[in-house]
Amino acid sequence: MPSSSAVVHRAEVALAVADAPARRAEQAVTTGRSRIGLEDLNPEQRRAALHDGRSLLVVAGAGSGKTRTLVSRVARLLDDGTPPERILLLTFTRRASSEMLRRVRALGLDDARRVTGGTFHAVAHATLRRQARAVGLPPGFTVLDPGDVTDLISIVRTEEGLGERGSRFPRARTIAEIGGRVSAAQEPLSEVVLERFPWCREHVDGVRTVLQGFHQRKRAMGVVDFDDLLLLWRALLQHAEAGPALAGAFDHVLVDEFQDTNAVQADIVAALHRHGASVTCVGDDAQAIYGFRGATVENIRMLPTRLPETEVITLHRNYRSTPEILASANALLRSMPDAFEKELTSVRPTGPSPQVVISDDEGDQAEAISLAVLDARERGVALKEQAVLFRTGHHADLLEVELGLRDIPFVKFGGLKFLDRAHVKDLRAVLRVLDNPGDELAWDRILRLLPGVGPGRARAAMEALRGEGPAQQDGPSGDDPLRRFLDGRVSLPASTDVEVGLLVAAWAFSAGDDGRAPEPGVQIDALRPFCARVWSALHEDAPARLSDLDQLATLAGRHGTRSAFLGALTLDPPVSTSDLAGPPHLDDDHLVLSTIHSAKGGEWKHVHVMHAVDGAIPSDMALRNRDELEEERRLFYVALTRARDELTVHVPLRFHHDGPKHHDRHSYAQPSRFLAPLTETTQRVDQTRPAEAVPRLLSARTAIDDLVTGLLDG
DNA sequence: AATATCCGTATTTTT
DNA sequence: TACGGATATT
Repeated sequence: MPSSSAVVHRAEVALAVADAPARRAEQAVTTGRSRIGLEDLNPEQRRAALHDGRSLLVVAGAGSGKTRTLVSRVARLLDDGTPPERILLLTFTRRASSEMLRRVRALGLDDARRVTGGTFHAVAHATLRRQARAVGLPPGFTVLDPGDVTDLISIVRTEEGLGERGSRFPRARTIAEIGGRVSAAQEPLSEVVLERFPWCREHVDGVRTVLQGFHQRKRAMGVVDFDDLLLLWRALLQHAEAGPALAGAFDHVLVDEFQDTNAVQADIVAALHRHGASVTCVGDDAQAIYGFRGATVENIRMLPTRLPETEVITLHRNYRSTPEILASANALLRSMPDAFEKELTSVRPTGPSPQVVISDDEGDQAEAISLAVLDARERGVALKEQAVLFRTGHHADLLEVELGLRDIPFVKFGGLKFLDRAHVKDLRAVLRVLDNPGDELAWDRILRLLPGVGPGRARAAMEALRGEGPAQQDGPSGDDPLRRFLDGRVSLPASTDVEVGLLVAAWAFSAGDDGRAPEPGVQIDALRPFCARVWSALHEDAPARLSDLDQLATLAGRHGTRSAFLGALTLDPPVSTSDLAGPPHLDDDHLVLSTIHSAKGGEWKHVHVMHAVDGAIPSDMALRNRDELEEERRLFYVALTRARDELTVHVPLRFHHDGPKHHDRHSYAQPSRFLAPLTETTQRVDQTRPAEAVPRLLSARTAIDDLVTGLLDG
């Protein structure tokens, strides 16, 4: 968008707005502007929708209609004549982003679907695709997913000679976590290590060396990780020349989930503001649950200080839940040491009290949940109006089995590690080098896929790919690793001839420049012979993996170009089991299983929270300091406030401690400490069986004696 | 030099 | 379960 029209447009808006606010508010109420639904808003929400200043902070309690408010504000901005592409909607999570964009599109305004929006990472990615040269990246630059990051760090770690046997040098995963924290929270390495990874403090210098090497390698390969996306976007926005042009593309920036943004994201918002955009931030400090990713509630607390003349509007009226559910939520809220005062008041009629259901063990818990789900459905609550929420993906394992046995259909959000499957990584690598021939991480993976090629030959081949081998001086234009490979200038053992032939054929078919390349889905189809060949040599279940190829091809079909597909696969991978299962059937009724993190922003008539025991909620991984514990408390708060009509919290007294299932390590759990403040507001249901109700078939002594002596005699 | 096999270990949440 | 690391085998 040319900047001159942007300036003109802003001037027009300014003129139109100058004498309008009071009249508009009046009009809005008296003439009922149904187009933007102002008459459905309460006074605070309406004030937020109509706000005219440059900076607005909406502190929105759970269920207070913040999305509706944001969407109404967008409608009102469009109604004022703001071109849709000059409105930017930012969120932290993908779910919030898709929900907000969906509701904006549902406004039915013609131009609403042209509103720009997405997660911070997705918008950063789209921006960098257009500005790659300006930040020194190749146009086909690759986005590394966390698995790639760990792989690359592992390579650097080995090259640096660190992590020799017995040296107890931190694992690549740990180093990746440390580096991620440094980037996301913008904290110095030494501080991060001392405060969060104290057991690594003797290795700070080594970790620094590895991370420096890691960053150099990323640069050399033309790749970025998730954190780099934000850092580079920020750098562009803060650049003296690029910044104004880039930021000038937007008149209004609206940020949801502001409590979950990190320091870099806050800088991005501030830069957009400084260059002239009006900024609306919405959030709830009581729902801040991404501290582990470097998010800080300081962003929301300090916004009024950071941006001049910020108007603060608080939404406290809750439209979602019954008074009984809110009584529990408020009790939990009061137990938070330093939350904003934000007592939620219900506008809904009274309903049943939340229940705390105590079961003997995980199996009983799974059964109790299944029965509760079926019971609710009998009473007319469809499965898709119910959700089961848990702290970590594997907490639902037993329940998934139980639901399967009872033929209860479900979709699971979170915990799906599709991208971690080896064959998906293989396919990604094979596509990646077409866009970015310098992506050595991808090359390494491809080379090792070939039979008879291991670490040694892969390294030699990589040198040839780089053009470092002997007699490789000739450099016709476009002489890059891909060219060298296609021309057979990389010597590989004869055992790879068939595979290399299949690969070259597929690549030659796919490589077409820009417009002439076949669609991404077709490119994946073309790789089928190669994949079939290498996977059947490597995996028992090659047919299953090949059928994943079909699903990936379908997924790719939704994208116009290979790089768009690859970007989406990395930044926006399938999150639910249904994402992969082809087009959804609208009439399908299925229960929702979700991690609490993935459930944020969602709401269901009946919510079943499971594993409410100490060690799970709060997670025993998160008890190292007070901040982590408080974050777990807020997580539980998020879980409770998802419920509209009914809330059931399940407590299994005996459960497997995170660990190898076959070890059968279980422990007796205490009900979650977060339940203590809720005793007054919940109803306790004890479903444990008295010991005498379990028939004793054998005495332990008899059974063990018989087995042991039997074995010894035999 | 690559591959097969075994053992021990660690293991959240998301972009 | 799944992955890394070490050792044994081809």
